[in-house]
Amino acid sequence: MSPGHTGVTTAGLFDSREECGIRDVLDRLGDKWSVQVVVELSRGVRRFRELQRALPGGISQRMLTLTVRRLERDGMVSRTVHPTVPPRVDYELTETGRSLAHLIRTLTDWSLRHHDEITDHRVHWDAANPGSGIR
Amino acid sequence: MSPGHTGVTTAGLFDSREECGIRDVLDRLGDKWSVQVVVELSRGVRRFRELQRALPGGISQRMLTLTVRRLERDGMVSRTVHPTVPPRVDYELTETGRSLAHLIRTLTDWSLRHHDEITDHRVHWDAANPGSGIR
DNA sequence: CGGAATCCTACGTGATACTG
DNA sequence: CAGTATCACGTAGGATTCCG
Repeated sequence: MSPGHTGVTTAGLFDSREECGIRDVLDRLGDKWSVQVVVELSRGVRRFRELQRALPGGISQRMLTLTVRRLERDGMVSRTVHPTVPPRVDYELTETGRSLAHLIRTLTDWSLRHHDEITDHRVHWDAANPGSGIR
Repeated sequence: MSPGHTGVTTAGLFDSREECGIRDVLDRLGDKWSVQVVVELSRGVRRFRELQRALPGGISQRMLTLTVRRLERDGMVSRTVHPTVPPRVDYELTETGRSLAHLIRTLTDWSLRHHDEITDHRVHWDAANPGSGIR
């Protein structure tokens, strides 16, 4: 092992080309709102408007509907309609959804640990590569 | 605790509204190629064309350039230019990049564990919600 | 070989209006 | 309240061409 190496190897980390089914999960993590919705629902049951108001940045009705529908379709969120007037709809994480919340926690932990490092590196890289257009 | 509960709680999993710096990382994980590039580089040093041919699905030159540049900007990948003719450029994971590879391994593990479950749930949901347009 | 520059298209997202 | 329906827009990504 080379001098100064801290011991993080990745040699046999990924067996074969097994990235096939992973796209689905990464697409959800990558879209603009799913992670925030799961995080908010990890704090408890939420109604539609409740959820909307809780999300920082201000999600539109349309996008919140799309986001919770997709999460429901994947089995991460349960949707309970109360036949009252005015209507009341409760959203809650399923067992799988709670597992996803823990995965997201792992992600945020990693992000927090490396955030400053990444930001600093970007500043230096941008200074060394003026007008590259990369973002 | 309710009967039948398997013990996965998420009550105090996320302290406050700490999703601020996480967007950067999620954007990289969410785009189409970054994860595949990191996975391929976790197997060893790669040249530009080498990397391009290794990625299933066929990445364009443009997108490979953008992807490795962004990873380089974030400090995940090092880029070494050999001043020969024809030119030779080597890409390699940095220490932080190898840490990211391990995080991605955690993601793929979770995906593989829940892939069948998610797929099955989608089939049933699509059958129960015909013509919803949700994907 | 390893790009950069340009053009083009599809899709995710936002804003607004309407409904049961 | 909890949506649905439409339109409008920006940008990620693909295809192509040219360069050192």
